[in-house]
This record gives sequence, structure tokens and C-alpha cells, in this order.
Amino acid sequence: MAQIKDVAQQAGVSVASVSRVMAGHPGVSEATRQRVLAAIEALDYRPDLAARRLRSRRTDTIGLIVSDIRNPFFTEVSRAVEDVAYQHQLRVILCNADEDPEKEALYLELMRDENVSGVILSPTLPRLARFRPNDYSFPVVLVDRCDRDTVADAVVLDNVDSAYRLIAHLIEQNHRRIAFVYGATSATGRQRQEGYVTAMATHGLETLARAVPATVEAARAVAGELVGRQPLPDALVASNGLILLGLVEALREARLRVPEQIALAGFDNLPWTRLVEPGVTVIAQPTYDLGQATIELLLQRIAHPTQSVRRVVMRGELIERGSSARRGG
Amino acid sequence: MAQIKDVAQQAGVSVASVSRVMAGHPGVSEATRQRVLAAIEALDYRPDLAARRLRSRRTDTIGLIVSDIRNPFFTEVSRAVEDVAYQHQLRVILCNADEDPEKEALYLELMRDENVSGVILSPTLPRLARFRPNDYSFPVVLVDRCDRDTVADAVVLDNVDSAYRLIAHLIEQNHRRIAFVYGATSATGRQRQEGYVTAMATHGLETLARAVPATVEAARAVAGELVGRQPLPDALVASNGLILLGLVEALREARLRVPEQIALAGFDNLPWTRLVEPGVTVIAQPTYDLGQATIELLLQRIAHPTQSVRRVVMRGELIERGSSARRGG
DNA sequence: CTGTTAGCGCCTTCAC
DNA sequence: GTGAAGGCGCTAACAG
Repeated sequence: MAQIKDVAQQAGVSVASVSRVMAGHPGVSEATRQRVLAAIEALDYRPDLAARRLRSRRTDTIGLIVSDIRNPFFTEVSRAVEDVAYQHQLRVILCNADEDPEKEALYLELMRDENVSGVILSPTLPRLARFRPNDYSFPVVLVDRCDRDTVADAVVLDNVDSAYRLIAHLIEQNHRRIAFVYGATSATGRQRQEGYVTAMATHGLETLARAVPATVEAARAVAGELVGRQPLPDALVASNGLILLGLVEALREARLRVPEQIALAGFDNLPWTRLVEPGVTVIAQPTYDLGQATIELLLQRIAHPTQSVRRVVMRGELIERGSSARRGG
Repeated sequence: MAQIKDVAQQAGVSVASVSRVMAGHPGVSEATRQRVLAAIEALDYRPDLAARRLRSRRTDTIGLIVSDIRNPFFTEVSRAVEDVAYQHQLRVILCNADEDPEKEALYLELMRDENVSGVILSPTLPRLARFRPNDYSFPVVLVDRCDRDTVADAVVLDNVDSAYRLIAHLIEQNHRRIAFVYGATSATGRQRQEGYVTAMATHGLETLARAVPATVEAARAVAGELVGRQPLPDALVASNGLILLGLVEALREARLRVPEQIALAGFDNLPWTRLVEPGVTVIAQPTYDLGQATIELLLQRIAHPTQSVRRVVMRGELIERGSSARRGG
């Protein structure tokens, strides 16, 4: 493997000149530049990144710690982050915390050890509760999950409002007994539950909410219980795509017809939500845009460490489908 | 940030001793060991990875280059790879080549620059066609995609056999005019097509196969054409989950009832395939196991660079659902 | 504009 | 069993 001094020798210049050309620094004569470039080409020289990082004390690497890589929301966010990062010559280390605070802690230590330039994090609930950007040796931007009083850069959906609009739509469609199943382990689940409660209260309706671990199985079990109640709820609403899947399965098991016997709605515009019969009414998240905005915010923060904290809030889009059709006449 | 000499000073020993303790080398007195450990603890010392990598000339990092991170197959493979890698103190750099040979080439260069310990790759078709492990400066294990005559470590599904069994099942169910829509840009698509052709030929049936770019839209368009034919095919089969989705959409558009008017089957046991009515018959891939086997094969190869090339083939599981119900009486 | 040189933090012989 | 010292390959400060 050729190294910088080989290139210097081949070009008949010093290593400093080679380094300058590589870095695109000004103050190099065009003649020198050309000879260095030719030598680099001839020797197929690639700088040693370990040496460069040691010397320059920067890694040009960012960490992306997502809660659950199986969740399509996060895969789409990851795609966006990766696209933008590589455009900026940044490496990405992707880590999957699996909603486990211990794994999350482990990965954050890893980020410190790797001396990353910055981190994008969708925090677990306990970490978010006591989150302080200054507790970390690198810039952190939160994505998807952020509390009202969290003082940190963040990119999130307007969870409360979106949930409110989804519930208001159901009420509009003449549904009254609306049950809400939400993820207990994430800030988004709680915020969407808050929007649900507000919407119900505004319309003078009683709430029926159930917190569950954010898995298909847990959601199915709770939904099974809910549809066993008398009177049967008018509608079931899920706080995310996985839970929504569990609700659909439970309705299948109970052989309830949607929307005639019970309506259905949720979050996340997954491919299957328009394939099932009838299609499921959902709040669609601008997932790719969320990811893009997050990495861009991180790049800004890295460039300007002292700029004021900013939060980007994106609007969820209500997609009406057959599952929330008007009740009664 | 404390560094090794600070620890040495605090413990009243030399940096060499600290290094030995960190590496778990023998030949260090228990007393020294304890004092070093205490100093490390006290100073919260973390070794600088860039320096260590420069000095040791190893990165303990592996690259994972997948074709499309949005494909749930690859996200599940990634999860497995990551789980096992981090258990072995290895970092993972995940890259998404988007079925683009240029992006793929870019990422492979990145791997060289990063001096990774090894790479897991699901190659694009052109790269696979001329793939030679020796063309790379690091060990490579292929996953998901591998030709019969490729000489390289690989972990794949028994694509030809699985497709054969899927088609044989349809024939068994009295379907005769079976159309096959497969991904033109991947080795798996072609291999599954081969299984289809063999099964049809074995039963003396005429084939009707269509190659498409592996996207929902392309599949839908081609399926739309197929169901416009006279006579209508008895069944439509997809070579992967994305294409299957396109077929379902086309059947919806054409308002064809499954399985009464036309049967349906495909690859990939995605959540929605059991949610739609009727459920879709599929070949389920052991995705997590595939990923696990791949990283384990890579670890073996890294440990034993000269061991003979090996290929792991896993069996797809036929999951019969309503979409392939018996035709006629 | 260009070259010389001193480290970046760590590991690892080599002496003792 | 322990310490001193020389790099790993590169960047950047400084001198010319």
C-alpha cells in the first residue's frame, strides 16, 4: 500500500505538498498540484484514515442510534441520514438499541470511544426524561422522540396535533366510543395519547386508553380484551404501525367487520394499510424528510457548536380510507 | 480526556504496563494489575481507537453493504449481523447500495479506505458476474446472492428449489397457466425463475415469465398487462416481496377475486401477506438465521484466511394460505 | 509557494 | 516483571 511519502517521492515534492493537495488547501502552484495528482493516480494512493484521524483529531463519522431497525419508520430515516451523510463525506455508524436502555448506553459509550463528530438518537423513555446535551462529549440531535421541556436539538412529528386530528376525524365520522392503544415505552406514544385525550375531552367523550409494549403481540392481546367489552367500542386507534398491525390481527380473530361493526385508524402509512380491505385510515409521517432534516440539523450543530437550540416539527398527514367510514346513517 | 500516560502516572507504573493490562497480556504482577485497573477506573480512561488502529494496523470493523435497506429482508439480515458483530466487539459500517453498481463500487472503495477486517455483500448482478474474492484487500462473504459457479464464501436460500416447490404446490392445486414475475436485477430473481421454468417443464406446462425492475410500480404495470390477456392466467407468482405487493395492487385494480378468478403466491413472508384477504401463499426465508450464518462465516474466514471456500444454503419454507386454494372442484 | 519536522496516542520490541 | 523508546502514517505549524 503506497503511502504519502511514496507519492511525495514520485512527484518530486515534499509530503506537505501532497497533504495540501489532498486537503484542497490553497497556496499550491498548479504545476505542483498536477504532479501530485499524477503521482497519486499512478500509485493508486489512498490516505490511511486511522493515521489521519489520529493526527487531525476528527473522525468525520457520525453515529445513528435507532430504537428498532425493524420499524420501517427508522429504516426510512436511516436511508435519508445515510444519503445526506455520504454526500458530505461522512461515515455513518448505525446502531440498533432495540428499545433497551442498556444497549442504548452501550452504544453511546461506543460513540464516545469512536470519537464521532455527532450523534443522531431516538432515545428510550428513561434517557429522554433526563436528557442534557452537555452530558455528551459530542453534539446530539434527537429524532422522533422529544418531550415538550427537553432542551435539545430535535426533529419530530407534531404528535399531539396529529393524534388530535385523527381522533377529531373519527368523531366527525360519528364514532363515539373510541379506544386508544399506545406504546408505553416511547415519548411518541405518550404524546399521541395526549392528543387523543384532548380530542375526546374537547368533545365531551370518555376516554379508553391502554398502554402496551410496542409489539404486535402485546397490541393484539390488549385489543382482544377491548373488543370483548360491552358495549363494543365504535373504533380502535393505534399510536404506531406495529400496534396497528396487532389491532388488525385482533379484529380478524374476533371476526369483526371493519368499518361496519368497528372502525379502525392509526399512525404510519405502511404499504399494507392500503392493501387490506378496507384500507386503513392513518396519519402518514414524512419519514424521509424527517431523517433529512435531522442530519442537516446535526451538520449545522457541528459547524456551529454554540448556535441556539432548535427544534423542527413536521406535520403528519391524515389519509382517510375505508376503515374510518361514517358510522350509522 | 485521560490518556494512557495519565493512567501510568496515577498508578505509578509505565505506559507499557498499562497497555499490557488493557490487552490482558500475561506477565503482569497482580499488584500492578490492580493498581492499573484502579487508575483506569479513577480517570475513566478510554483508549483512543484511532491511535490503537494506527499502531496495530487493525480496525475490528466490518462492512455490510446491502442492496436496499428498505427491503425488510435486508433489515432483518442487518439486525442479525449487528447483534453478532457487537457481541464480538466488532463495529459495523452499514451501507445501502440501492441496487446501483456505482454506489456499490463507491462503498467497496470506502471499505478499503477504512481498512475493514471484512465485508458482507449482497452484490449487484454485474459485480456478481465477475466476482473474485481476490480482487479485494479484505475477506468478503456474499449474502442472499450467489451464482452456481461463483467461487466465494456465501450464505443463500435454496432459490431454485424453493421456487420449484412453490410452483409444484400451485400445480398440485390444479393451477396450470402460471405466470411468473421476477426481479431482473438480482441473481435471486433469476434463480427463482429457473426453478419456475423447471417445475413447469417437468409438468409439461408452458411458461409465461416477465422480468421487471424490482419495484412495486414496475411489477404492478407488468401484472396489469398479464391479467389483460386472454385466457386469463390461473395464477400469478412473484419472485420477492416487493413484486408481490405490485401484483396484489394490480389484482385490486383489475377487480379480480383471489383465488376464485386468479391465484397468487410469492416469496417473503411479510406481515401483510397474512393480513390481506385471503392470505397470500409464500416461501418464507429464515432471514435472521441467514444474517447470523453470514457474519459467523465471515468471522471464520477472518480467523482462517486460507480455509477452503464454503457455501451455506438454507431452505425456504412453504407457507400455504388461501391465495393458492385449489382450482375448480 | 514549498520543505522540514514535531507530534497525534498507542503498542511492542528490547533491555534490564 | 517492568520501563524506555521507537515508530504506525499523517497533518499542520513554522521556517525559509
